[in-house]
Amino acid sequence: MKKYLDVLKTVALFRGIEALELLPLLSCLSANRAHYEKGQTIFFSGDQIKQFGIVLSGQVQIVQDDYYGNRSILAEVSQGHLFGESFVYSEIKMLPVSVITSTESEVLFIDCRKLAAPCAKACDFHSRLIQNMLNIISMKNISLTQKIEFVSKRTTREKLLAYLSVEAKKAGSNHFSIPFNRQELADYLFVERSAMSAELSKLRDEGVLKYHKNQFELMVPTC
Amino acid sequence: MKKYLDVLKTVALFRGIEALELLPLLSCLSANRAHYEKGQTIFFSGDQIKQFGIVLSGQVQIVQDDYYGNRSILAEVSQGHLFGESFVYSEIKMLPVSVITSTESEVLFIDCRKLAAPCAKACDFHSRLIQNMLNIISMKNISLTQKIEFVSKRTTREKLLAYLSVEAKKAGSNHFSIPFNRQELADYLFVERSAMSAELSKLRDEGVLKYHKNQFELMVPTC
DNA sequence: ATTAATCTGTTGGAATTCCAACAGAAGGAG
DNA sequence: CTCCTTCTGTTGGAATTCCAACAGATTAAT
Repeated sequence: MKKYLDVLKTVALFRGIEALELLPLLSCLSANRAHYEKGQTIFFSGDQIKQFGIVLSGQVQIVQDDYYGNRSILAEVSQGHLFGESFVYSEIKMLPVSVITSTESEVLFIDCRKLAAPCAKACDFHSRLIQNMLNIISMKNISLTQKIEFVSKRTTREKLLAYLSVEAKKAGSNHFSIPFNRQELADYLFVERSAMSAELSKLRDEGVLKYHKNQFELMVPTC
Repeated sequence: MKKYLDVLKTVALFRGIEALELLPLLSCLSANRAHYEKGQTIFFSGDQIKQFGIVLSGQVQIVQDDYYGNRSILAEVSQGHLFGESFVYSEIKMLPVSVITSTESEVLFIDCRKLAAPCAKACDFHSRLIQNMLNIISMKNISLTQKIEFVSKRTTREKLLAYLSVEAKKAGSNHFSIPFNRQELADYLFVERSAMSAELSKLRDEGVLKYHKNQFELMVPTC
């Protein structure tokens, strides 16, 4: 497990916990590790799970199969990130998704009940862990809500402006950069890259905004 | 406060806690109540909040104003439900939304730090409350993820089939009912009601499904 | 039973997106 | 520098959605 200390230090769930304290903590949590080949299934749709996972190496995907057998990828989870935590804490009886490895992977499992329960050694990491867990799930919540707000707009133009508005607000300036290239932004907003590019040009021509690469500037609205 | 006991009993955050224990618990949490007229602002965009709210009566809206001053409603929160909890636990410095009352309302505020901290009287409700809070936020998380999966589809037909697929799976049968009428379903999927109705008819004509009102039946795929 | 209100399905034209293909720009590797 | 790859913008036609309006069906109210 020591070989993964560098990864564990970056895991949001362990934020505020010293590297030296990590290994004892993991044993207190009865964390157990597993190795998977590429394409193996970690959790099966329909399972009831009590443990969430942490990707120590490799990458896993959250996938969903529809009534007709078509599989879609809901999320990709990379090194240092959690998966399954929302399903565990929502206490659903049947997992509506499957979790599979997209590469050879090493995964750490932690039982959600161990996280809350004050342990025999009365170690006081538990409240820290709970806070971190609430933090992780809440932040995901906010970004999901935000994304839904964007994609609720009916046209590419509206989606773009909604997104750029929020980015400007976040940056606290009408001049800001975004963390996506065109293709990634189009994927994020669920629109065509080509149509989006065209719309961006149009917005530029209309004087609504300026841009260069991933640097954007929203013009002041002339009411 | 006693007059709101009936509401408090239905609040998911207090699940598993006896009615008799509620009032002492609230005082332990230093919960405080406030009254608002219709249209008043409870939280302002830009605020840093440490308290989340519970709607005791009336209704509040989570709204977001874009760069151009256009306001959109992200959510409506009705009696017995929480608001602001994701923002509180995500520990963001500036609230990206405002919370306003859409009717005259009575709101209960609870400080997130009181929820975790074991109190002087060592009351053991805290771990229950934390579990409930994790449960609430996780469930919202799952439904948001699910919704994003639906609206990620590009056409009305695909959105419908993705949604109905999941409903069928949830019901454990290809015959099931949905909790929406046509307009509500269209709003949920971010499509036109009329276009959706047309698409439903088409799917019926093609033999993909049958329906009557909010009762649906997915035909077995003939591969 | 009659009226009113709501829900649902249909349709035609306008607007928009999607798709595929191409071309210029930018950047990296050899 | 040249080649190659990736990123970005453009364009035209096909497909889809949106919008508005209307009509039948259902439900609720009087």
